[in-house]
Amino acid sequence: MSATRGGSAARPSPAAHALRPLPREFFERQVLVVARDLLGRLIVRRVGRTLLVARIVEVEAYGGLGTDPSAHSFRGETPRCRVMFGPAGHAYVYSTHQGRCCLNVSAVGDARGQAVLLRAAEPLHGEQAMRAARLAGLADGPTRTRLLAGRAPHELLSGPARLCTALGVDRRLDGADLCRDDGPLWIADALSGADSGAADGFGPGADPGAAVRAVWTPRVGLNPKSASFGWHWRSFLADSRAVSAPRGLSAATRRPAPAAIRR
DNA sequence: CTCACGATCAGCT
DNA sequence: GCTGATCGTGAGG
Repeated sequence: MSATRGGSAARPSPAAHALRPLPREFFERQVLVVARDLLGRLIVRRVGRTLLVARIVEVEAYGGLGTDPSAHSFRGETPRCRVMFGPAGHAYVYSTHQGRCCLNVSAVGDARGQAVLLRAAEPLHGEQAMRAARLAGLADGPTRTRLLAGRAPHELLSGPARLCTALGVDRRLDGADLCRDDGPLWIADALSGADSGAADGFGPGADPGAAVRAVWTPRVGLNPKSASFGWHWRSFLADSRAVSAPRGLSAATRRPAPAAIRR
């Protein structure tokens, strides 16, 4: 097996200072604002001595108790969604079909059960480890062939469960504090060459999403006739290839940011 | 690239 | 029991 394209083996480790965790206050804002500002940020996973780093390109906001029928927290706290009701900036990891997991970040912290689902990311560092993690659970088929050949890096984390598989995130990380860099998982500023002033006060790579085109659509997997389908609470970077498959929602339903959080 | 299909199970009522 | 905040496959542009 040889490194073909990309040359990721030669990629230097990200500078430690650039991987500083975002502060708690980042997550203690309106859930749509947190969702918007997570685009372009980095998700950092520590596995032993290795750091895996990926750039977040797609998110969904989930309102909470009594307000958002498609949120796990809609009917109140249960053992599964307990973290959604706790302090902001913690990982809510739940399992779906076939042993797959999805990763959310608790937001606001007002005990109303609000969170942001991380739906897709682009590998920045540790791509080979992510590829290996995806391959581990893949039967023979076109997808395995593509990944084995070292192709399609944009498919490695292009979906909420793929993202978890590639980063080795499972229910054992449920409740992890995402604001500390001595743990297994955190969210960091974007790597930025420019030390331009922070537009939103959250670090040197502040507001990375503002520099790129973010669009909003209905959330994936909802019944189109449900009321909340009209809420455009999914956001992604329009120019990223790593956005998850239901781009179909994009063409007809893309919108600018909801008025409530537009600047 | 897009679409439809269904495997398979935790979590909830 | 019933229900998905999904994914990989396979067919068709």
